[in-house]
Amino acid sequence: MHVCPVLGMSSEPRAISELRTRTRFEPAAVEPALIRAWLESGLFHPEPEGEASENYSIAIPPPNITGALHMGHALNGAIQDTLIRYHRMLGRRTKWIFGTDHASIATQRQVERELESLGTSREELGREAFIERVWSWRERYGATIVEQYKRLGASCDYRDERFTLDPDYADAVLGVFVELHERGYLHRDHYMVNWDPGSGSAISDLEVEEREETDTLYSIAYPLADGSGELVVATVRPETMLADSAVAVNPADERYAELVGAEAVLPLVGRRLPVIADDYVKPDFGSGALKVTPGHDPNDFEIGRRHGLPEYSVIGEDGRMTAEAGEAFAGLTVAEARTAVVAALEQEGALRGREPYTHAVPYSHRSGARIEPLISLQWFMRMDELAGPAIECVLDDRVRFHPGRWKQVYLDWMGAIRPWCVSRQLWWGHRLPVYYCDACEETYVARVRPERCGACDGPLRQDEDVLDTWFSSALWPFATLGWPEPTAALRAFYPTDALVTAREIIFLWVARMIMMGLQFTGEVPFADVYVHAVIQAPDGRRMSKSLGTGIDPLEEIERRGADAVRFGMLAMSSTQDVRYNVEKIEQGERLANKLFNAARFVLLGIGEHPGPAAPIPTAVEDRWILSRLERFELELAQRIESYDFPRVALALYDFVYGELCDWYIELVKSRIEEPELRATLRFVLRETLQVAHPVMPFVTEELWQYVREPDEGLLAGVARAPREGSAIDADAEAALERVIGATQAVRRWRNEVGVAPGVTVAARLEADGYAELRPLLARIARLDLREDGGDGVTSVAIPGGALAILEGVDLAAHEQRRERERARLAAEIERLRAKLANDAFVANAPPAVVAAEREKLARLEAELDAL
RNA sequence: GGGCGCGUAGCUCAGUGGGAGAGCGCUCGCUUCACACGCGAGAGGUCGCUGGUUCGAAACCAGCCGUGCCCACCA
Repeated sequence: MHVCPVLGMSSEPRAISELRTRTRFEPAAVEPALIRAWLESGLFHPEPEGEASENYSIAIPPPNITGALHMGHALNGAIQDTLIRYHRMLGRRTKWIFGTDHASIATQRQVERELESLGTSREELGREAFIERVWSWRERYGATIVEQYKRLGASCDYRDERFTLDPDYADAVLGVFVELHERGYLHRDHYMVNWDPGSGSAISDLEVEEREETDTLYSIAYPLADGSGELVVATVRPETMLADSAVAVNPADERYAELVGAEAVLPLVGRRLPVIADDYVKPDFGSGALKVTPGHDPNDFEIGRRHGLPEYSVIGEDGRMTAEAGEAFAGLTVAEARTAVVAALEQEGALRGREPYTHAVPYSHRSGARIEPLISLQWFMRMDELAGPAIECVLDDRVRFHPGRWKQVYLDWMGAIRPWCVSRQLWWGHRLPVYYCDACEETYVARVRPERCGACDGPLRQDEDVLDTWFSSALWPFATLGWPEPTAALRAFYPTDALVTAREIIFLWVARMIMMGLQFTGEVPFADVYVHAVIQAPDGRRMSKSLGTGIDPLEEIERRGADAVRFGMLAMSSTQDVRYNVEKIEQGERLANKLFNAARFVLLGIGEHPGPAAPIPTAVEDRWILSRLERFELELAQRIESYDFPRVALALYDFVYGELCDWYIELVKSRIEEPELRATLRFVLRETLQVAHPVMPFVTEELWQYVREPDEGLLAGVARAPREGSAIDADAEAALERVIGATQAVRRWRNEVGVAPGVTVAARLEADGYAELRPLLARIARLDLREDGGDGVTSVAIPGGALAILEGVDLAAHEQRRERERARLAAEIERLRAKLANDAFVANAPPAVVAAEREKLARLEAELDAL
């Protein structure tokens, strides 16, 4: 028989008596069972019904199968789950689309490393066996990250898990490739790419990072062919001179005007190089003459194409010099070749100088290897036409960025978008659906492999390359829902509502999803893009395993609870980068415990057979807490909907600590026998748990099992009823503001003059506005309030007047204290009087501001008088 | 070179036109019958610098200093 780990066998709420001995919330002991209960409930798996406009959905940024949960995931997940649970509890059909990414290059490298440690390699295994091995690697490790998301409490639809290499998903990817090819966006070309020798593949511009480095800048003399002199060029990469095909000067440079059209001779090689004129050349850099190497420099490549220069390739994809580099250099590594070329130039007397030179050097973000720009045969995607609609939809706010400043960043990049190299020389991934006939050089792009060549009936060979990972993730929001089939899921959950991410993948992923979404579904893939903080290490460096600055969120979850980590993440999150500080997690841990104990007080006070849970206010503090509760609910909703998560966390903390526990519970402790109060307390507790649940699902779910009705299930599945009427009560709020202010004044006085907190003090109220509040104030401030009592020993300023203290001990201390208080009030009054005496202020400031200042002055004057 | 941020209490950060805030840390007090992961009280700040706008600036503008990130084709 199956028993729900949380709800148990019966539908009765759990016995309140259990709580007697549980004086602390112990997350590690209860969270696993709560996770099981949620997963088994099916609450996270909505049936695909209705339209996307009435439902709520978010597609998770799919974690890599290689990954383990890091702080970035924890933050990203905490935010999304807050949104998801909030909307689910609003009663909307809510789906958090979940899955993992095959992460072509990252995964392949991981498995390659494993093979290396076993003394073998992917080449030795062969393509088929290697891919099989990656699949089995995925079987073994791919679930880790999924379990970790569950541990965080992320309420994803795990029953509908996707993988970017699932058969259906792969079909969608190949279909898109074929379609884009038919529409003329894809073509194959010899073109300059960023070659990553570390992974043996081309990578995209976005995967290149620049690092400042100091190299040597060599000056080399190229003699003119007619023997009339020489041109001196400068380079940090002398080895590439072997592939030079021209020398360029600026057309406006008078020094060289005569030489344009002449020829120079390439040292070591002897090749004749035309001297050409191109605007790219900066006359004031070095000698003003530039060696042009179209095969190994992106700028020179452009110049070369402009002038129709030959393209020599002297560096191969293996990072070694090719045969084209000449016998003396072929087979050397780039570094060896550099030394050899410099030596040879020196010997020839062509070296004119060397100096240290600091410049930006491209490195692979993937492998860390230095990028080798070279010409390679790749598939490229033309982006300019796709960008148009993707720019439109952001301009007209169909897609909104939060915070808004990212809009311009996105638009700037989109406006200058460049072709995207989509082929990768890897094995793990979506293999290009491109087939070549070697016999007649025909090319076929087709979803299903053609049998034979249609032209010559020859055999076909499939392209060896796979697609850039981001090509398949660009389809994520709709390919996960069954696209291109018109599924019910697609109708119900696409377009999605929000995309939550850090800024680093705005271009890599967000922009491409928007382009592909518009191109293939005709709709934007999401309405809101929330760009959250990047969490740095406590010392401000990047959090990374390799730097040793990483902090494992799972350890923190085990130690302090998932609620604590989630709360901490939200509290830390920001629209700018923030340093990780464990104090925020600890704050969350304390908040969970506080909530737990507040609930204990309420429930143990009420006892085993509770009455109704309904607001039945009989005292001003009841009306006050109901009013504050409603404001808190409204604020939390507003903060969540405007993606202001730090203040979601703060508002929750302030309400629970500041209003519910410090004041309301303390105020009503002596009334716990009243049935009306019990009803109100149960109501307030249930509401608080519901509102807090999206942020701290575990402790709230645990407590819910003690306050729910028999016919209610999990808190995660509660659909909150819309409020009827409003409990906001300005009078009650003003009244409690006085009581709280007076209580704090009395406590301050006690502290200053040494009257113990437990001692009841005889006093007389000399202030207005306390008529109904006398018993309440007496209780909470421990006063024995009397009508008379003669002259007071001293007095304490309280809102609206003063409190005469009728018995005391140390007269001198009292008088000193009272003097200080008078001085404080007098100074404040002086400041206000001066302000109000300023005609410019009275004339120019808004009337409401002036009135408020006058009112305040009157109040302070009354307080000073009463003293 | 261009762009976007940030500089507020010892630390981490809110505040963005009318009384300088939170959490942690610190000091003092409290075996108050939910919680010592607790309760109460308190100390602590030329709001980076300079100038401007305004009756009024931490907030708006300009410049400067410091710091972080993104983009970019100077060998």
